[in-house]
Amino acid sequence: MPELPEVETVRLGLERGVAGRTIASVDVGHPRSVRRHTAGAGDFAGRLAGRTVLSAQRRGKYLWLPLDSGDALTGHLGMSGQLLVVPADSPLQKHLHVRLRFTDEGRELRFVDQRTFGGLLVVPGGEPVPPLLAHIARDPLDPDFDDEQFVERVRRRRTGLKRALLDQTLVSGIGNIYADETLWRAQLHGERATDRLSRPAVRRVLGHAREVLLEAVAAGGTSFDALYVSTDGVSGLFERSLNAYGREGEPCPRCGAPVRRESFMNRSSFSCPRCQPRPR
DNA sequence: AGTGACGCCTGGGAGC
DNA sequence: TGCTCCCAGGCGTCAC
Repeated sequence: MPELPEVETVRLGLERGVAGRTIASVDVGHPRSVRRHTAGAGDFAGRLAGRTVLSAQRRGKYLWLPLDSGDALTGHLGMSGQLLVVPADSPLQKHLHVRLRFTDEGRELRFVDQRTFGGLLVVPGGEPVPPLLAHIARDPLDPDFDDEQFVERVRRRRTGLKRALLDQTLVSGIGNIYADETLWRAQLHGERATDRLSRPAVRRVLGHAREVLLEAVAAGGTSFDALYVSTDGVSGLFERSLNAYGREGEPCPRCGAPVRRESFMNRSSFSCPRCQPRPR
């Protein structure tokens, strides 16, 4: 469930917790967590030891730490990944897969991941973005996000609006939760055809997405359980602000109709049957 | 090239 | 009580 607000909360924690520090050693406990590092866990650890972390960056739901070697430690939290900055003697988490210790012997960085959809890898380049992430679009909170280009690209697509919002090559950072919240605010059904939306309608959708993401960042993200937490292990508070997602049967906060749940792409979509009628 | 389906994972909860 | 089944869903890969 980590989407932009959750990943941004983690990025801030990494900026505060590990930027400027030098990595001493790396332990990979679960090879699956570094499966995208094709040269293997040994190479992964070797490229990190002795390197200094320059900063913490994010593109969409990807994070990376540029290193003084010119490489970048890159990560994706997937469904259940956590990057924790914790005292070196704190108890080992059940699904702890990667540990990074620092030369100052202070707090260490731990990658914990129950479902192992997430992972870490070291890639060349980090400025402005590692080539690995070149296909990921900017997010709506990025000052360089091009609103009009987005509007044109969406209207050229022949797909449903929710699919477009979830397409990280069109706009990044939005997942199932914030897509549903954006559509609820825009009062549009996710299956509305993108090529039949007017330019102002797409602009309004983008505006709602930006507002939802901004409010969620301010709340420290959304947490349903202990799976999503900040680098300090703290849960986000946005869950209480959700209007549609996860609220099947509860009254729509706008019109009172019971929120409906529909199956979509092997997952669930939540919407108001009255405010967001299905197209045609 | 754009579009959409599929598989990867584990723990918690429902149902029997 | 213990078993089975279902659900959560981002993204790389692949087929059309």
